[in-house]
Amino acid sequence: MSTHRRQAISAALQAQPTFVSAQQLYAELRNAGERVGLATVYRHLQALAEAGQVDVLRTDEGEAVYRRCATGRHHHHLVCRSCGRTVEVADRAVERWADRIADEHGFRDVRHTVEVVGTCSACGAS
Amino acid sequence: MSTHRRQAISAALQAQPTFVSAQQLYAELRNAGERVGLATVYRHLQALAEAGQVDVLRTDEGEAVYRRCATGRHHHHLVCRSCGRTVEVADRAVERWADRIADEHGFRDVRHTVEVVGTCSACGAS
DNA sequence: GCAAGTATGAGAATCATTCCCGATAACCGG
DNA sequence: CCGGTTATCGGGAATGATTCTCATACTTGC
Ligand SMILES: [Zn+2]
Ligand SMILES: [Zn+2]
Ligand SMILES: [Zn+2]
Ligand SMILES: [Zn+2]
Repeated sequence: MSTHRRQAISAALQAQPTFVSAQQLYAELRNAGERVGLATVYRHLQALAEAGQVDVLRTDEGEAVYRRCATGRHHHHLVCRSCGRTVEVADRAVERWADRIADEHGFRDVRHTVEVVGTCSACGAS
Repeated sequence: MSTHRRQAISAALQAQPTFVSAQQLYAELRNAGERVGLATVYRHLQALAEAGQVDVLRTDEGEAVYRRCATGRHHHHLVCRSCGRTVEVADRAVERWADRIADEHGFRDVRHTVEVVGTCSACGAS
């Protein structure tokens, strides 16, 4: 149905350079003057995630963070633990690996989670 | 120092066939007659995790689940979404993949998360 | 504009996890 | 074995993210 709030949230997410939590996005929307409720942010973020339009993952502390990715296709992330810079990685090699492993053990309908974190060249003050 | 509680918790975890949450382990310990506090279960689980003696991962709902694995070496898991059966997978291929990807983008000190879930042959009522 | 059906927002309710702090138990030199 | 010292416990309060509830504010089709 209507999409005023939805658009605002979707746009705000679009503008984020890194993964953000629902709380962060909520704070930014409020600062930007949007009169939006926290529940609504959660609702739309979930909807977008289910629709496959945003990627979700969890920080080590268990907080869910969201990001609108450049491509709608399946991919993984390489994230800088310091600045949050994120590189989207679409590489069939890891997909094949997951399928092979599952196959070897007789598992069906496999789904995988693969994330890589490190320190990017800009942050690595080696 | 004291190790009564620590042992009990460690042993209880050992006895689990699948990943369990702190809450579940707490419940089992109480049922087994152990007079233990929830905070203590969390404390030791974290300690064990930091010591690398147990693996931790998060369910889709964000709950942390723990498991004492057969090997102390780095490995990944193939988990049945239905019965929880877990296969420990130690395969250098995915390690190499992660390192290569990180390298290609100039990331250092990389760490990765790789989990695979599916339906095992016993549960797959195809 | 109107009725019917959503979406929304404020605040309460949940729930895992963490904090706090007095009580308890392990250690240790004597 | 004893008292003093110190690390660990347990229980209940505190936290913080996420979800629920429900009265109210939009949308949409007419
Ligand atoms: Zn960086
Ligand atoms: Zn993949
Ligand atoms: Zn199974
Ligand atoms: Zn690995």
